[in-house]
Amino acid sequence: MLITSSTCEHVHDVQDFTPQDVTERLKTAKEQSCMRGVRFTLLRQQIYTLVLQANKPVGAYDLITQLQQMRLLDNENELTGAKNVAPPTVYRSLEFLLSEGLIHQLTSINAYVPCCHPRAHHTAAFLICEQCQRVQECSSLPIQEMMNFAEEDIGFTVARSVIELSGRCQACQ
Amino acid sequence: MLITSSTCEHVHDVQDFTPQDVTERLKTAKEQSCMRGVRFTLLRQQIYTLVLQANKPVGAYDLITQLQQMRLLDNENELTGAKNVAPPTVYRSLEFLLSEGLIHQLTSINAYVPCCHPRAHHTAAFLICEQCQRVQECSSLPIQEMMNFAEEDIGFTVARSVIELSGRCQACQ
DNA sequence: ACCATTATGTTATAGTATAACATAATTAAA
DNA sequence: TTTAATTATGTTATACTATAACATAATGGT
Repeated sequence: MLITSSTCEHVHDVQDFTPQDVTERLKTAKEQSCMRGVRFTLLRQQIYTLVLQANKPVGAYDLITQLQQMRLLDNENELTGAKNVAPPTVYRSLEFLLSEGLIHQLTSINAYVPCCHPRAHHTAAFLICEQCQRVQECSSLPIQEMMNFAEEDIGFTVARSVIELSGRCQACQ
Repeated sequence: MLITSSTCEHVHDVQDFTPQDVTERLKTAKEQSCMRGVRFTLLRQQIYTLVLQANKPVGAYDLITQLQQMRLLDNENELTGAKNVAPPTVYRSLEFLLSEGLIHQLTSINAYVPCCHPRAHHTAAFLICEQCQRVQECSSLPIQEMMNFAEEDIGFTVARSVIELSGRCQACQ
């Protein structure tokens, strides 16, 4: 399903989704949303799809542009729906996708990537390649150790984490 | 000199500087700048001082406001210097202070704190208390392990790191 | 069919940061 | 010590990111 660029189990590329992968992700997300009693609306599906299809982290305003174009194309055939896409439209959907654990926010570059293994809220680190723009999500031991260190040794209760390392991935060395 | 809130050696509060501490920091910074052949100008000193004196992370626009007020007061006596403080003025000085390792940027909250142990570029994690606004800087083992993991196990060369954990510090539990 | 809830549209604006160019201050060289 | 080169700051404008506030529409339960 997902191509991993490392032998390490808990490190995943968050890009390179095939069209099949995208379809599968959408289906799974629909099911899980249904079970959780939340609405996985068309808009949210569209934005999730755009994030999945991108081969690099996407910014909110990139999504606005893309969504705008989609709507213009649709209207040529159907003349339905709104024409303008304003920031709140995508920010709200992004917030939904974040809360459902379907995507992650990369705070250091103001962009969003799919979660490589959607599930309940979890801590992860991200390796952001400045050359090829690819991102690896990493939830393995050292991250957990760091969280334990904060919680146990320092007595700090972590509510939210931003762990983002920028540099060069193995392939780009 | 610095009050550490933990028994751990490599964890430091980055606030609670006494006026004496501030003076000492400024003196050290001047000396080091001189040695490095860079100019620790009045503006840079002022902004560094404001960051040191704050008891919480300060935003760029906070600094603009404070600097503006300082200049207005000065002009009542002297009528010298510029009256307006525009963003580039403080952003450039912040960049200088960052490059000299005198301050750190907290990307997740768009703010700046003094470096607890100014020295050449180093990786650190930050524990940001959402209750009392205090920040602890942490350069101890688990952070190093995580960097090693990225570099050695994944083959990712880290150029820049953002490691920021928000939550509640021990004192605020 | 009605109401309550949730989602989206819409307008405006807040907050953060940088580009581009002009002026001033400092340093080094002639 | 004037000149030229470099570095720093001032200034104007604007780009980029994100949210507040309120109106309208869609959905789900009674």
